[in-house]
Amino acid sequence: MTTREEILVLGEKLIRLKGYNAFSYHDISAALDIKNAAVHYHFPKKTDLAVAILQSCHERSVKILEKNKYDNALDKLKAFLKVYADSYKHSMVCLVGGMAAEFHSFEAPVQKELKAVVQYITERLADILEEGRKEKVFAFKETPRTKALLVVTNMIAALQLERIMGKKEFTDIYQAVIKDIAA
Amino acid sequence: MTTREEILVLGEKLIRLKGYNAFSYHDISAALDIKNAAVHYHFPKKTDLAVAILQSCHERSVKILEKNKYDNALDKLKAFLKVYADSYKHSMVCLVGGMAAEFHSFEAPVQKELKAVVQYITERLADILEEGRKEKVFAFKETPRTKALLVVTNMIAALQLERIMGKKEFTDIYQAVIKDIAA
DNA sequence: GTCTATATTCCGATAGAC
DNA sequence: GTCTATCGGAATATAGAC
Repeated sequence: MTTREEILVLGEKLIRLKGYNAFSYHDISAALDIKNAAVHYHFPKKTDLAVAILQSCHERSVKILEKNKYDNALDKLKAFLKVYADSYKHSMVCLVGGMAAEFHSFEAPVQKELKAVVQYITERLADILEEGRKEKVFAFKETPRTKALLVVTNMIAALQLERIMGKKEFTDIYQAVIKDIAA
Repeated sequence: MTTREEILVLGEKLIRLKGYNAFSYHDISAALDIKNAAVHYHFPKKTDLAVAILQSCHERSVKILEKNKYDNALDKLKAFLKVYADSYKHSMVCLVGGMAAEFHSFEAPVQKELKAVVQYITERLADILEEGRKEKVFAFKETPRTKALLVVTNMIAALQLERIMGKKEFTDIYQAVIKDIAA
């Protein structure tokens, strides 16, 4: 992995653990055993780093939701939800939910990139839900878009509540969501 | 309103708009036209301010959910949900969801107080849901606790998504939640 | 591409006068 | 209870050598 990639991975981890405004370039340089200035070489401003992290998150989402092939809508949904289950394992919140809290402290390019990611994710989830309903493996009374919003908000905030309470809130919610949708 | 109260109100506003680590004592002193040192007189450390804000949020919740009297479970639920609808009007996220993102940057007393608030809220919501089901005005297949987690995560993250996307996500989710529960 | 060194700004916090 | 003044530290960021 290149230094640039290592910075991106660590930066995302730090945002999802402590928040964007709670980590510094020093946190990154110390962990990677390089100097502050080396980080600034790759990402001159912190805003540049934030934008790049969001773009890599976006690309990762595309890979999971479009590049990979799945046999049916249920497998697609499970692949979608697995992202949140993995976050849970590492006690991280999701990037979108975490950054939403600090939204108004971001510069415009970061806000724009964040918006692109969350719009992409909710639209793809709506597609999956609609497809599953046509296949008669999913059942729900809302529109696909509204149901997608309900599911994604369950996941985002489940990670946040679990972190605070730590009493299996995430697992409860995760299982309830799947059970609710499966026809 | 005393200066102390004004600081508390403004501090909460700033957390919910920009995030805890994105505002400074200067932001508060400038807005209230007092000096930095005056804020430190009331809340020596920023941690003290955070704890006090969470305590006032906790007390407000108790007032809404226990001190007030409601005719039935539906009115109680609507009073509960109204808190989130009011946040939406002022484009603020809820205190719990916002602070969850920065959880691991807080000192222990703040984490403890945050936990107390969220535990209280979810328990009272579970009570409301259980009561409504007994009255046969609510219908849901999950346990009251799990359904409470589903509803509260919908509300918390709906405010976060709305802030990012700004395309009536909150209203969609809000109405879908009520429609879903009403028997 | 990484380093040393440093500029600059800001923040949390405190001492002591009024 | 609020002020002036200031300290110490940390954060973002840059200049210039290697």
